[in-house]
Amino acid sequence: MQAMAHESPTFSPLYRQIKSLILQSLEGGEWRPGEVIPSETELAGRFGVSQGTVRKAVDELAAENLLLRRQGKGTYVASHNDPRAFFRFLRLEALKGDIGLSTSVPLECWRAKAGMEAARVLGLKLADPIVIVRRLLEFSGKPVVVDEIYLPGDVFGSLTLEMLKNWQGSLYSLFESEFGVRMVRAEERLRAVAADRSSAELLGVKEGSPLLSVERVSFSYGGRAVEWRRGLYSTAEHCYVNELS
Amino acid sequence: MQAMAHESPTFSPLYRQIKSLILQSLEGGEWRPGEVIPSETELAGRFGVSQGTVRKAVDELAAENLLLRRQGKGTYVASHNDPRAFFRFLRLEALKGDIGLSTSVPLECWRAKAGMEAARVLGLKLADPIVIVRRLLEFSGKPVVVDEIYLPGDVFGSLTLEMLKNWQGSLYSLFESEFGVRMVRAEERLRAVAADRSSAELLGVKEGSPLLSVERVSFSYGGRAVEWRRGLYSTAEHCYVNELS
DNA sequence: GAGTGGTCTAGACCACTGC
DNA sequence: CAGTGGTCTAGACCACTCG
Repeated sequence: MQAMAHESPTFSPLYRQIKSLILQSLEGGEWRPGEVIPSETELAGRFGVSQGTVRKAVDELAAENLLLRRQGKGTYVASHNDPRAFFRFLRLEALKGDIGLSTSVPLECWRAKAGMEAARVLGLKLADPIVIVRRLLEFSGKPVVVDEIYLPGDVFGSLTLEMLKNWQGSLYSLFESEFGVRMVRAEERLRAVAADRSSAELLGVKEGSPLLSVERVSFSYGGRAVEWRRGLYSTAEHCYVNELS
Repeated sequence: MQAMAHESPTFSPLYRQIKSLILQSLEGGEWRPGEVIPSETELAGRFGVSQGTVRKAVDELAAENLLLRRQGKGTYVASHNDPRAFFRFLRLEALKGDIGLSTSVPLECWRAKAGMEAARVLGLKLADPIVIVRRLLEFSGKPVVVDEIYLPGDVFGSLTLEMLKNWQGSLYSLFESEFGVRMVRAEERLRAVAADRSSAELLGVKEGSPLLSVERVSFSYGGRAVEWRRGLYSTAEHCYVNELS
């Protein structure tokens, strides 16, 4: 294993090549979410590099939340089943007091054909099969978010309302456990919109009152878009928090 | 210089102690924004540790955007005057096309006494002097954001509307150059609200139409809160983008 | 060519976990 | 106690910038 020296244009340091190899093993499912990956010394042996080089590769993957290091135990593949990462993608906070218990209430789940927008975002062809889910998110028993979720049919074809209703845990932990799809990264676009009739009813607000529209595209390993969702947040008693640095 | 070995409860690795020392020099103004700090080998000599240890400390500070590494040149103190970091805190994007040229239009600047809320957020006492700024942010000549900005008077007491009008560049670069205050981190809370009369006029939308309310607290070195601002964003043609990982 | 940060190595020792 | 990740060191060499 060698770094490409003396070849500036395509130069890539050794540890990044190692990082790619580890990523390939993650994508390929050699190590599954929640499992331990081999120790640093073992990986160093396998790849024929020093432990320090493996360490730097793993450091980056851990910084990207793909791996999780635990001193004395080992390095784990990050999982949405891990309570630590449970709400990593939900940036919601109560205006006063604690946010309380959250409940996901599945409303509908049906099959459809991808329109222009869905096809573009999910990297599908027009009219490819997709699955659409509508659900309500409640905090302390009060409805706060209505989500409409678009999923590629080739992967999520067998998803049903029953599965959603019976699942204990986050949506992403269901996707991970039942469909082998792990969300790794997401982009959100936020706007303020006026509540339409049906959303207003579900959220218990007046039609036309301001709602926070959150459009999210989620990516799995390898930058593959595997979810497109639009949430309408009632921000009467909650807000979306973000940290800038 | 030694790591505290054999003393588990307060154990702090050497590189973190070095990191604190560098942070102290930043806070104390030994190196100013935009300047180069001493080379890694020089710092290693000064602190009596190996270059690798300094490197790890600097790595963390660079990851937090406090320092900026440039291969072959040196390590710089991050600055809001640097065009690379110019819009680091503005997460705005046009729905279609490019965002275009941005212009800051100062509207008002007056002195006041801190109310309960401002005092709490900025860590002041009730009725301590503060400065309040109102300004409009335009993109391609169209108004998109109205900001109301609360600043502690002890630091920003001499800020005037004239200064704001004459300044070329971002607000934070003015704060940095003229008041020696560098924003390092910020927390934002987003909600959807209905436009009040005056904001609606300024933004060219109808009264009562939905706006994105962005409340921001900015921190300088050492976690000191030095700015509280509330922006109302018209999201008719723009959106707030956020990356989750 | 001299100086800077960036990569890679090999080896020693520390801190944490679980058997 | 053995095995894991975490820290620290010293030294070699590479890539980039500038005079």
